[in-house]
Amino acid sequence: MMIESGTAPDASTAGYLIRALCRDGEPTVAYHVLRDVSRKRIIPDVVSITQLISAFSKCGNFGRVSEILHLMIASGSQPDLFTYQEIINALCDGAGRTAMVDEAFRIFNDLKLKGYACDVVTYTTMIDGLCKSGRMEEALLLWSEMVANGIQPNNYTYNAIINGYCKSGNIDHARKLYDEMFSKGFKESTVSSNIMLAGLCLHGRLADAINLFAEMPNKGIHRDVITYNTLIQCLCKEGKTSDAIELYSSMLATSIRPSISTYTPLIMVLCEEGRMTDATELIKILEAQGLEPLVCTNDFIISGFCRVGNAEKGMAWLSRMLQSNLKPRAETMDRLVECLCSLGQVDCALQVVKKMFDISYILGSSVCHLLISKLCGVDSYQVCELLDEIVLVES
DNA sequence: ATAGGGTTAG
Repeated sequence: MMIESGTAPDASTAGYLIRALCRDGEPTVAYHVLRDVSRKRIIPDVVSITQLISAFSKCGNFGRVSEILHLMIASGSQPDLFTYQEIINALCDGAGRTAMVDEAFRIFNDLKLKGYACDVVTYTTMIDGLCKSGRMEEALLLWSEMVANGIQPNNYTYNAIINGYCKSGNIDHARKLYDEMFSKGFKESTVSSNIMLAGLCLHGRLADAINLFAEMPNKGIHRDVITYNTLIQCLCKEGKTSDAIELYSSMLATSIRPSISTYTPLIMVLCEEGRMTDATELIKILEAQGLEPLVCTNDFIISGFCRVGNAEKGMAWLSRMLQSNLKPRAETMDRLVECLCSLGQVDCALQVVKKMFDISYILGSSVCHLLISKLCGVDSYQVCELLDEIVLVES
């Protein structure tokens, strides 16, 4: 706009515009501004370009990130520690993406070679990324390196390592560091408590988890939605359904609003227990709160209805799923076919099979046997093998 | 003149 109106923008105006566009969730427009002004040899400040890099990093568009980095360097501007920090952080984000953590680690090590003085935030980010991808040994090495460089771990660093120990199964080490953290003067917080709570839950230490939860207010630590969700999920997992529901009720009495992760484990366990009225009631409640069930919640519901022999409701939910373009799990479809067969509704079962083929699923072999035997009333082994071949050829 | 960063569940 500035360019079209004939007014020559200066670097600070361009920088301001880029930051504003990033803040308003328009990184692509901001990127075009950067491109336009850089052609006129106008280079916005590092902070603004970093915001832009951060925006593309957060949405995983690393191709664009690398392009902007090259543009920066070519125009004689140096990315700073914050710039790389944002990229490393985004690369470490997302649990299962090991390859990305490798890339983050490569950039991190490169930074040191280039002479950047990594600070406690850079180290903590990298330590956290390594911990989250299960690379505890490397994380601990970084911890030592950091201390050797005269940088003291802070509460973030402790939390990252404690979380890593919790997730990798070394809950006693986690506990030891937890206490060490407080002895160094860092205060127990909602986050540190939530990490420990999740660790205890993960290792089935329900009594300890409940105790920690109960002690939080006594220690003046505020409980948040994650605190509640963690314990609710744990209670559900341990089969303490009524305790989980009670905790959910007590949560409603606070100012903390439930999230979808509050409901997902509750609905799952209710479905497993065949309490379909309660389960569907919760769905209504969460939808009334403007929340959307996870895809897997629909699967739980369908399987739940099958468990109680209500194939009709199961079919209805399946249609609803397919209409919303949601893909059910193969097991869910198998389950429904099984349920329909056992009720003698072979025609309905065949309808489901047809829908499965439509979304390119392959029938599980046990369900295949069942279906054929219902259709033919004979032992189906041979026929089923034949059908398997037909499906393979078709797909 | 100033602008920016890292942690917890699913």
